Amino acid sequence: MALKLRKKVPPPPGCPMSACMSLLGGAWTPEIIWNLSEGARRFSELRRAMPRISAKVLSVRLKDLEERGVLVRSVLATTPPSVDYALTDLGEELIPAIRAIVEVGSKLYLRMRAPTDRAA
Amino acid sequence: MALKLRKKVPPPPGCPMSACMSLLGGAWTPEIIWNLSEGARRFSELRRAMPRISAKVLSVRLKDLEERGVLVRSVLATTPPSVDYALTDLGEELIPAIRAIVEVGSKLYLRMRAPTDRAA
DNA sequence: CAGCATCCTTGAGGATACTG
DNA sequence: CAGTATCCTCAAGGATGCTG
Repeated sequence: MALKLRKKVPPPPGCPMSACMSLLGGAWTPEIIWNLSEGARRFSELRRAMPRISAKVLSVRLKDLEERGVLVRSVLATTPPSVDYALTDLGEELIPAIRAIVEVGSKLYLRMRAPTDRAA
Repeated sequence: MALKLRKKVPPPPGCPMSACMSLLGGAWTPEIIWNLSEGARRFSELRRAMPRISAKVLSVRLKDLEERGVLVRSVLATTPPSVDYALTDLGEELIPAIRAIVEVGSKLYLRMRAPTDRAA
């Protein structure tokens, strides 16, 4: 297995927030979903889209996301085996959340490197 | 210092998403912001709201969030020193994102314990 | 009350190599 | 192509104790 929760159970167990963060909290996870939001992708396509992710991690993430019903894995029984991953209905529902994260992230990002004087 | 990014720089540097996830990704961070969303809170109030968080972690998180402009720290120079934390404008902007996370998290949570097949 | 210093554990995530 | 197996690193986060 790969991951369930971040570590033990930091936030209160039974908290939906933890459930989601344990999902989105994983490194690369938002990126993966984001890439999938533009349409189904194959393993190598994802790797090319995210050159810095290792095969193992991508594999683990993908499997985890599949088990959670966020995406579906379709094996195309072609001569060179190809597999593509696509968001499920549930996966699609994550998009708005990720979008929100990206948007707020942009603001954070700007503040981080913009000399916006400290006002407190 | 406490934390900048999850570890090295998993997702592509310069990505707003990473900026946000490095913030929300920290254990307890969403919880903290969530609690603050209901109004300013003092250190001990936050601790009581989240009994399982250690003082250190709360402290680290709070300082980090302050440095990032997500919240402001106000020291009340009373006899028993009291400090309260309140979300900044930027912090407030995180609420929708967290709300989205919570909502999707609920769905995930339901699916986690009520998969297609249900036993017991 | 608020919060910092210290030490330790843990496991996520990366690198590398091998396989069907 | 699409993984899986193995090993290793490292820093996030928890526990404890002390201070202003």
